[in-house]
Amino acid sequence: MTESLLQRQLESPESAVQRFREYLASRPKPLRFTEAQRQMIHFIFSRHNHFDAEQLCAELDRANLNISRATVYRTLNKLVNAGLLRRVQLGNRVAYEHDYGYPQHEHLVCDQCGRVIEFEAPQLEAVYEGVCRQYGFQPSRHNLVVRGTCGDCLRAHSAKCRLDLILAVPTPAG
Amino acid sequence: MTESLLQRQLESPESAVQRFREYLASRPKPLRFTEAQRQMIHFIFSRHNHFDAEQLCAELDRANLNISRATVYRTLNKLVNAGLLRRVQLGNRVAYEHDYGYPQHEHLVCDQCGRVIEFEAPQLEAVYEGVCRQYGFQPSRHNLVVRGTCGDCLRAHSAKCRLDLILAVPTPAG
DNA sequence: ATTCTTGCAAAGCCTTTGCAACTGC
DNA sequence: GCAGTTGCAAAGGCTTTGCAAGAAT
Repeated sequence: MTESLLQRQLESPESAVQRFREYLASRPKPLRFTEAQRQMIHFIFSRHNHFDAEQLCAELDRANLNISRATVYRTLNKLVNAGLLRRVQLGNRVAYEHDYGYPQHEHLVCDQCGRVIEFEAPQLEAVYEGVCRQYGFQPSRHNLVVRGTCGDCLRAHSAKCRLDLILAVPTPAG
Repeated sequence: MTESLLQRQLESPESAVQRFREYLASRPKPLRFTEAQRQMIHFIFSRHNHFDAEQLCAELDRANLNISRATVYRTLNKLVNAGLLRRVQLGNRVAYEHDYGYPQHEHLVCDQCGRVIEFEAPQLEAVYEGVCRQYGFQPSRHNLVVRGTCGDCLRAHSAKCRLDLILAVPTPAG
């Protein structure tokens, strides 16, 4: 479902755990590290790239990790605050993706099949830098989503069109 | 709440109504044009720029236009399908904005006060054109949202910081 | 007359929250 | 043992939907 042009710095589940514990400890009121959190981080950082809360719950269930929906949501929020996950809006759906050790990137989203393609666009900041200066606006992050139809779906569609033509306009011999 | 750099082609409520009727009539099963729809279009195209469904309901109420929430949602969907409104994701909130007769544009969104600044970025397509070609992806539309802090909030914040300093470190004379 | 639209209330979906029991530190 | 975490179930937003009554063509 997800493809990437990016040179991925592989993030081990253990280093993600490590970083999460540092985040928890660094809070004004230190937070606690629990078994449920450890399991979620291991699961997320050894498998997924893009996923939503619903998917994650289902897959955790399938893996026989009994973590309640509430805890999944609470932990996802903490992981976002810790900078381990990034919350992105892909079309209508909210997805989470690895953030820690992963470069800023943008998304192509196929409206037909939901496929997500990531790409880097270093020139993008230049596109909005001018307006920001003009308005004294201090940008903190951006999100570019390009929607459309992926190559596979285009091919499938044109194949279907050819077929429709054949069925609709039988040859004189037919 | 909304500012714009754009040269707005003023769209009269009447021409929006006109175009909506054409859309309704052009459907395989023609749809009907109603008083509630006319009132909503007049309201939207004589006032708002960005708004969400909730705001619109409240303002319609205030204007003594008694249109139910369900009808507001149903009509908004039709207006989007008709190409009169565009649905945009601004941060966490879904907003609607005029589409018909309004150029493609991007958004700066202030995380503090919600202010929205629109700008045009003709160079933006070039940013993703290459990846699309590479993947055989056919782009249909894009959405760039830059979040951060607007000039006013920056000033308010630095003023507050100065104040905090004064309060926290009283002068020897204080 | 037919069929779409409306309003209402109910349900859906996703996410958060109150509370009592539990557990990390 | 204190304070944060969990699970549950309930409640919260926001949006859609089933249905009977009303309106547009």
